[in-house]
Amino acid sequence: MVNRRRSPRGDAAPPFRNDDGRWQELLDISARIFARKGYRSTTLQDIADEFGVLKGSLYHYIRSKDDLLYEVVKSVLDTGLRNLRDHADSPDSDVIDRIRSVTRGHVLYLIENLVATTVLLHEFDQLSEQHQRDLPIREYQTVLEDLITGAKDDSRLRADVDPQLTALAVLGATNWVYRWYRPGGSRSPEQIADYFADLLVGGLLVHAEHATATAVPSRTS
Amino acid sequence: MVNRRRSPRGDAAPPFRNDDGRWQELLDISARIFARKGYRSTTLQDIADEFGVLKGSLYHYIRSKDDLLYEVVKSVLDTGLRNLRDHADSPDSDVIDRIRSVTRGHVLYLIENLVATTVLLHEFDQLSEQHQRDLPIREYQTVLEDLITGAKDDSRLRADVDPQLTALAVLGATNWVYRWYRPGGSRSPEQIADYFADLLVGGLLVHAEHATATAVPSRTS
Amino acid sequence: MVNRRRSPRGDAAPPFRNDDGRWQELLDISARIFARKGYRSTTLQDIADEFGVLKGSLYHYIRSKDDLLYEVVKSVLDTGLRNLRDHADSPDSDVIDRIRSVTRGHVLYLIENLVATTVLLHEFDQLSEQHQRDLPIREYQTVLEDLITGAKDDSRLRADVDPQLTALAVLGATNWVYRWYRPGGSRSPEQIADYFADLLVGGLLVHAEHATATAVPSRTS
Amino acid sequence: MVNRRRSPRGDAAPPFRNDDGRWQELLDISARIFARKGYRSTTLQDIADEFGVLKGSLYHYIRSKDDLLYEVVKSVLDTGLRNLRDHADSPDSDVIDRIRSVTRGHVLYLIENLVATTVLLHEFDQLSEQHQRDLPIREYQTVLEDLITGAKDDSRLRADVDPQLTALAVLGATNWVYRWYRPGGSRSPEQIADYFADLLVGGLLVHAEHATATAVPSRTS
DNA sequence: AATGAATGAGGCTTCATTCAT
DNA sequence: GATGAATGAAGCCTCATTCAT
Repeated sequence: MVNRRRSPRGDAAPPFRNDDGRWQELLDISARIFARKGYRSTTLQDIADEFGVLKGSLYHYIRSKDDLLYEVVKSVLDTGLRNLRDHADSPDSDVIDRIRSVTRGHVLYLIENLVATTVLLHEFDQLSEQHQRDLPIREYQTVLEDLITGAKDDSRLRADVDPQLTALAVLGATNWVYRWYRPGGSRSPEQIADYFADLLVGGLLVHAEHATATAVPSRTS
Repeated sequence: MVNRRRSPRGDAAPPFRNDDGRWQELLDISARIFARKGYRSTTLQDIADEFGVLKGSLYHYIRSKDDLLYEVVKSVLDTGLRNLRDHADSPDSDVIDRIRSVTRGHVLYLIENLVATTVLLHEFDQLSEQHQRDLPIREYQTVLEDLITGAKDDSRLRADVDPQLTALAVLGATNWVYRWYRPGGSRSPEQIADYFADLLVGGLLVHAEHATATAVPSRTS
Repeated sequence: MVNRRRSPRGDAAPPFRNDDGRWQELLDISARIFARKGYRSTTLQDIADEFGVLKGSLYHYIRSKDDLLYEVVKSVLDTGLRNLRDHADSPDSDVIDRIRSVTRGHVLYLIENLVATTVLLHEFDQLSEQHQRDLPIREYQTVLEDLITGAKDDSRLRADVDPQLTALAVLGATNWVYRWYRPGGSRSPEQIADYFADLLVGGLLVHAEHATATAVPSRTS
Repeated sequence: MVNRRRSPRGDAAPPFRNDDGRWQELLDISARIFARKGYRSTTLQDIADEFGVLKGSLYHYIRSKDDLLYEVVKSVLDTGLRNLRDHADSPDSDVIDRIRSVTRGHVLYLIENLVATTVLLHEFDQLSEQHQRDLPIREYQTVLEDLITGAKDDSRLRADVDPQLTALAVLGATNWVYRWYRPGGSRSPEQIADYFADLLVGGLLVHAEHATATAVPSRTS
């Protein structure tokens, strides 16, 4: 996603290197190992081994280990947030559909970027304070809250809907996916995404309105 | 909770001592620091400092750092599971109420034991493989799945309810609480617990049946 | 000299260890190697080897390499300054004698503490800025300047004496000793000290007054 | 000064180039950084940054870092020694005047070449042993000693003058200048040079002969 | 129970140097 | 002449753990 290459030294970054592929490769490898072992339990040796260089050579690409984590995490966060906003802002669609769409979209994005998302969601606290401040992670919640708050006028929504708690519940259910989803499992990403969206909107019980509410394109389950 | 004292070295002759307060104190301190900084970023020095002994002296209480994590995590897991089962098994109550009750109970338990739960949920992977195997963490999911599976006969439940995905959604929404709940926030534990239970059962939309479904004691919102 | 022992961690220093000799030994060894190879060219490995421990074990005694340099240098500086002031302030002696005495005393002190003085004089700039600020190295010059300034009333002194340049000349000639003095050389410390004092006060040329000026106890040359 | 260009690799065929300006520039930059941070604390990266090339490219100019230090230091040493000898040997002038002149000349040279001199005086020990042997640094002392020894016949000189200690005192006072002189200070190079020469010859005290002794051109103080 | 010293392994990072392009 | 990637060695520092007292 992000292929702006940073020079390891100083701010006077040489604009572009010819083989940015190598940088992407490093990010991918790092993300994979961070996701598997955890940031703190990953050594630069681990990464260097897989990258095929000596560990000191990594410093041609990175400024520090913390910085590497930041780069891994920054790209998924940015794109993920854009993804979320795209679904939330879609101006022509019904507000309930947008809530459903945001939920679905978030789950799908998360699964498509499972490795990097895992790192983002699990290792965010390990970033330096400065790097944490540089990342708008609170925006995830805000986007959802705003969407739900904007929907409260809609009479189809329960009157006692709490945008904040709802946002947190949705984020919990969806983010948690990184803890259990494994490719090749019995449920496809789309099944999961749809099911979560339905559950959020309709709950577990049978309702008269349910049929209507689920009249959304591309539903699978 | 669990205050069976283990002997630090060798498996023989656990010296059951009466000053178990010191052992509990160590567990509490460790949990707090693990929760704040993460297991890998916590040093035994950190813990020893707060416990008021020198680093080496900790080995009068623990066998290893990994072991300490295990002890911290074991007690919340055991008690948490018992709590979950108590709510799930309550034989005299309606199955829908039990689903609601499990959800509520889990949230409340989690918040009441926020520190240790945080460690359990965030650092489980850092345990040695052996210790991971010793802990029945999958049971959480199983308890929920079984409860929902058992309720599928009930005609009030949507026919397409997926016990596994539902369990995972509920666990996600509730477990995630450790990531954002802070004492003194604007919502009380009970508000949160009730809201999550209602959301799961009823979804976001207004329904005719809603009035019935919410006939649960102590609802707040 | 300084045997206040610092604990490597935090400010809550355990007051005194029973074997402070080991700490002094470390300071001596460090000073010797710093003097021989230079601070930057000395590795903690070098020091640990001679101290007889693994390099990581040094951190039971020091907080950092920079800190070690500071400790080495702090004691000679403090004592050296006190030495200088003792000679400069001696209230009952003639001002000219005091100038001579300061010069002699400084040379003798420097030779007696050749190793540590070498480190102080050669490696001061390598200290962290904070540590540099903590050391009153400018005081050396000030003590001398003040002494000479105070002597300007005395009619025996040339009218055009410049306290600042004189202080710098004296400090240069004397401090430089660390660059060439080696024990067992052809001149004794006392000879050197006396000669430098005489040269400063009397210059190279024969003078009528010279005989008087050299009427100082313990002259050797 | 010395701008014989050496070939970077192998001793064969030094390619005398006409764009020696670049080589001089490199020497100047290196000297400046060596003087500021110390040889060991200077990285080739530091130098390359200021020189405007990448680190590796420096090896088109130098054989090694040690070699670079050698080149920086060699030129000031050679020229400085020639300067010293010129003042010492001036055949038509009085021997006392020559002593004064050598002192003055050395101070002035040192200040005029402050940066490179600093490196020479402070970093000489960091040179490889071979390079140290290649540089006739002991000659400084020898020139002075010889001059004073040659003057001992002169009845104006004190009978107990010690050529070696005197040479070392003079070199100390003058060389030390690199430790405190900063352009734009309150004393001009000439003032300093004259003052030091006078102090050496005449000392601090008032003497009858003083008037004669100071009959030297361009005296300032 | 506790101390204080030490170990041993390893972690992150730096840096002079090389080399194919 | 210059680049950019890499090497290899080493440097400082950390930390779980051990052990004699």
